[in-house]
Amino acid sequence: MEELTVGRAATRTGWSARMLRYLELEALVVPRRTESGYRVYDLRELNQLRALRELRRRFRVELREVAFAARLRREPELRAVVETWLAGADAAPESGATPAWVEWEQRKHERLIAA
Amino acid sequence: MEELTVGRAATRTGWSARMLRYLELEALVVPRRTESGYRVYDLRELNQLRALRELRRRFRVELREVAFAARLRREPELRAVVETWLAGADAAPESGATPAWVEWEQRKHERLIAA
DNA sequence: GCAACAGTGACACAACTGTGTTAATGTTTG
DNA sequence: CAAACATTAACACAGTTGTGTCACTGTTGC
Repeated sequence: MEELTVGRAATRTGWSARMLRYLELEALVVPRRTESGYRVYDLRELNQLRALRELRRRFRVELREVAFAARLRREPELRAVVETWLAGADAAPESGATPAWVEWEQRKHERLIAA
Repeated sequence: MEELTVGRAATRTGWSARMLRYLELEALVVPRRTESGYRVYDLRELNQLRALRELRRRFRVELREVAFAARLRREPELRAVVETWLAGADAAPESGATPAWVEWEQRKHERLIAA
């Protein structure tokens, strides 16, 4: 009893039908299909759609940024490398002579980045 | 003895000087400055630059995607909401009647998304 | 059976990203 | 002190994102 077609799902969630199709293309919200190919939005997808809207509104997040977060979740190796990079990037810059973290950094990156 | 100005840092890391300035603007690699305002790239920044290049090459990651990952790290609330969204988005769609996760989903989103 | 939907595909367009280049000015160095 | 760098600011430009609209065709509901 909560099976909406694209137009109704759109007005119900505040998107346009066009955008629902786009979100499917971007693999962000993928509805199932009827036999004849119509998109079917269940409660699950409606929730995703509303939540995604709030995400954008409250945090000014772009769709492709959410898509990238999804990619990070699907590709653990990528996630590891990105996190390593970020850790290196915001480690507080030391002032002491020959900070030990420098070589540590170097080896870490060599290990992780090595083809 | 590893204090390069922007031009040398560029040729040393495979970027253009222009791009090093852009990366600073985007807060991805921020060098310190001399008294007179010249950018100074130390080993730390050189490592970041090389690693960033490899990230892009190997995983086809965009700069702004890395910037977003950095933002996720800086804003834990945002990270929580995004992760919740993703979790809801790739929970395997059940086939049983009135899946329990639906209401769970709903309350979770209400809690997290509530203004 | 026809109006009101749905499907895909295409064209359009503003805004943004990433990048080069050029100009006008300041700094470092042989 | 002049050459070779650096600084910022601006203009330019192709590619991408997000979005609307329009055309043509297929499906559904009354």
